[in-house]
Amino acid sequence: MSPKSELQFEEIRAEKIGLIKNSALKLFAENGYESTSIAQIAKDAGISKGLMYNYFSSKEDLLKEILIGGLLNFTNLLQVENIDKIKKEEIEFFITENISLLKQKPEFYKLYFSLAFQPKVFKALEKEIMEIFSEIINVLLNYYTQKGEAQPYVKARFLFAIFDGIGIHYISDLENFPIDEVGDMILEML
Amino acid sequence: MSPKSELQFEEIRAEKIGLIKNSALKLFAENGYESTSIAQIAKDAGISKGLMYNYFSSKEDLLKEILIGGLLNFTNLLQVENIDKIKKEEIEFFITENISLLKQKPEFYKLYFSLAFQPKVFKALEKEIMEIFSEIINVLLNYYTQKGEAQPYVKARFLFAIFDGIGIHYISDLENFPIDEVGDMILEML
Amino acid sequence: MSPKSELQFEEIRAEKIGLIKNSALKLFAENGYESTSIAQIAKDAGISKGLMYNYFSSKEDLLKEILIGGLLNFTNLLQVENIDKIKKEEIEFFITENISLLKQKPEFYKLYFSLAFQPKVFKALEKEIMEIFSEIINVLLNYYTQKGEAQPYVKARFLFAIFDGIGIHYISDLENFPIDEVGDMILEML
Amino acid sequence: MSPKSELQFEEIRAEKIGLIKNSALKLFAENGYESTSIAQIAKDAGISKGLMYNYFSSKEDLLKEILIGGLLNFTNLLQVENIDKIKKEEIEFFITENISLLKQKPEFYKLYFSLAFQPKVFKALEKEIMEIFSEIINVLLNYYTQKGEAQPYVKARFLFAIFDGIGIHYISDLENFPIDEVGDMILEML
DNA sequence: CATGAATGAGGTTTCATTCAT
DNA sequence: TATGAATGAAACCTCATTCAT
Repeated sequence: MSPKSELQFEEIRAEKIGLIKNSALKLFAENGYESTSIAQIAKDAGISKGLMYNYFSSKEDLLKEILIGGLLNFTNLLQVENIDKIKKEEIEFFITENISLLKQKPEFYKLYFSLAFQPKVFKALEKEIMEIFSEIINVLLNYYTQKGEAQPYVKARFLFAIFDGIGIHYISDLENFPIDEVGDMILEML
Repeated sequence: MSPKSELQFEEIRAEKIGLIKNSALKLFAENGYESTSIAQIAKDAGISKGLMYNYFSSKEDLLKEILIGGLLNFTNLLQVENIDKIKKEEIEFFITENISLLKQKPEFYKLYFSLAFQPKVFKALEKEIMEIFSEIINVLLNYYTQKGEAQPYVKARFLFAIFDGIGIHYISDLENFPIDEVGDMILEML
Repeated sequence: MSPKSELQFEEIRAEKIGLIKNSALKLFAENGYESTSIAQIAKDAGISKGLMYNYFSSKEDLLKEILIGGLLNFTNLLQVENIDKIKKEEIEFFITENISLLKQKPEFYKLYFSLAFQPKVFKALEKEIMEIFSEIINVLLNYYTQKGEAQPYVKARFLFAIFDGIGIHYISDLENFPIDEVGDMILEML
Repeated sequence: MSPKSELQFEEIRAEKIGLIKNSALKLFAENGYESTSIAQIAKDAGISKGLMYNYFSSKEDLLKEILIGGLLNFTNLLQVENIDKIKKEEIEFFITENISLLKQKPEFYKLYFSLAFQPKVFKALEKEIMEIFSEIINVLLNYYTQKGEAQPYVKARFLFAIFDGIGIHYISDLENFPIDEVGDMILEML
């Protein structure tokens, strides 16, 4: 007789949002953002099409919610205590932790890479992605500058590019790619 | 008013096919495969929608023709005279020429990466892509082995991964990425 | 915590019904019946969607309740003591009070006109509207006949038409239409 | 064997556009703009839903094309030779011609009135409607000013309002409304 | 009396593909 | 060879209404 409590509603919402995000992430990655329909997502999540729109204002909004959450995992690993005096250990930590994440959750990275290369998706998140990019490059640039390297900006961009290259090759060939040994090689390059 | 000769028809065919492929590559790379319509391609190429279907049996067929044609550019650059005695110049040639291609046709790489991560599309070209992958790794492995490196396989995979990483970062930021300087850095790593 | 009395429930009902009708009238007039959603009305009225259905069986029912209620305001103003001896003051009262109502509740007139021209909606209320129409024309006809006008029916219809014309122009341009001065002009025409 | 000529295409287009506009005008007026679906229009016009979008970019665009064309019939009747010296005959011509049109094509007016009172429709055409409104009011204002009336603006707005009121009452009750006699009454008011 | 999650039908729009000419 | 009108399936999204609590 009494109406559902706010807490009950909150629980329901959280559960459904989780279901939708999980299904969407999986399907977007498997088949591409454009090729995945709301109908597929709803079916996979076990809900109606309409309900999706109770929680996300559009398909694009759903995408953004998924990706922005995921992108935070990257940035959080790059914590420098003092930008004017970056320690080698801080960069090493960023690299080893990222490789560690890569090994623990390769599927996760696969999903994000597959999305980031779809022009529509990239454009929708260009601003957020670029901010993260800039921050990483900036830290690496500072690091190499402080180290007295001849071409600090080139080295910074090179290192970052290497890093992504390794990620992509690893997730494309999990069984054979010698991730640990390659990880050591990057560390040596620092 | 005289009927066109067989040769003239052939010339027309070749010209139109080129126009269509160029427009399609550009638009696919810019906006994604799904988001690009046949109408857009036809308009950009200066032909009618109907004519497109004289030359390509479907939108997917057009995509495949573009991708396979593009992939051949890779293989052609990796020509070693003697697999048992790979010259440093041959690897250098492969790298510099690839970077040169990257600078000339960034659209193709963009398209390639955007599609390579969509399993649905990838599977259609898996065989071709895998052959090229294996060949490249094999040549690099032989090269490092002949050079007496401690971990030739690791180095081979590392170099290849670096290569793709650079490609990705370059096409993601054409204006700022210092592709030439980074290219020199790879050559030094050999 | 004691159970609410019957009277208290009745007060709540009346209050909520008023809130809903006010919000619905405003939104229907502003954006149209079809373009106004139950969700919007509920939000504007500060209640839940579900509650709306406790008081009105459907969106269409809500519309009818609003319109019929509004139409009663018309008839109530046209009270003649003796149909065989209509006083000029009674007609003047009808006109001035109607203009007064027009100024107080332009939304209702807006809604009325916007709906009156949609046959689907009109048919649902045809009987009620026609009764009011006939009554007004009849009174005016009697008035002009008693006054000894040459064409009493023509004058009656003319006056009624003028009246609606003013209403329409006023609600179409609330800020600029000189409603008071125009009202005086009608009175002079009597 | 030869492709269709541009003329042939033009004929096809003109024919289909006509079919679509006629069906849409009829259905919009009968059931309202919002309540009429593209599917209904297409079915009535004997074409597919998709084809509608070859000729009109959206449902709203279709509406605008229909209404703007119709609105021109109004303005064309209000032609004054010299705005600083408006002749009584010019105003009379506007009134009598409009009444004449009203009697010839009452359905036509019915359609336009039914659309003009739908908020969504009105908003879509507010600018165009307001321009025509302003022009008419301006001419009438000038007329009464030149005639030396005490309240020229009030009279102008009053006359215009009367005019619309008559139109609406006539199309609402074609059989009984004494349009000719009422028309004479307006002319006397000038 | 009161809530809002949930549904499903139906709306507008897009677009690969076909076909008469 | 070449055109673009035409189709119809399927996409995204909205919303009146129901219902468990």
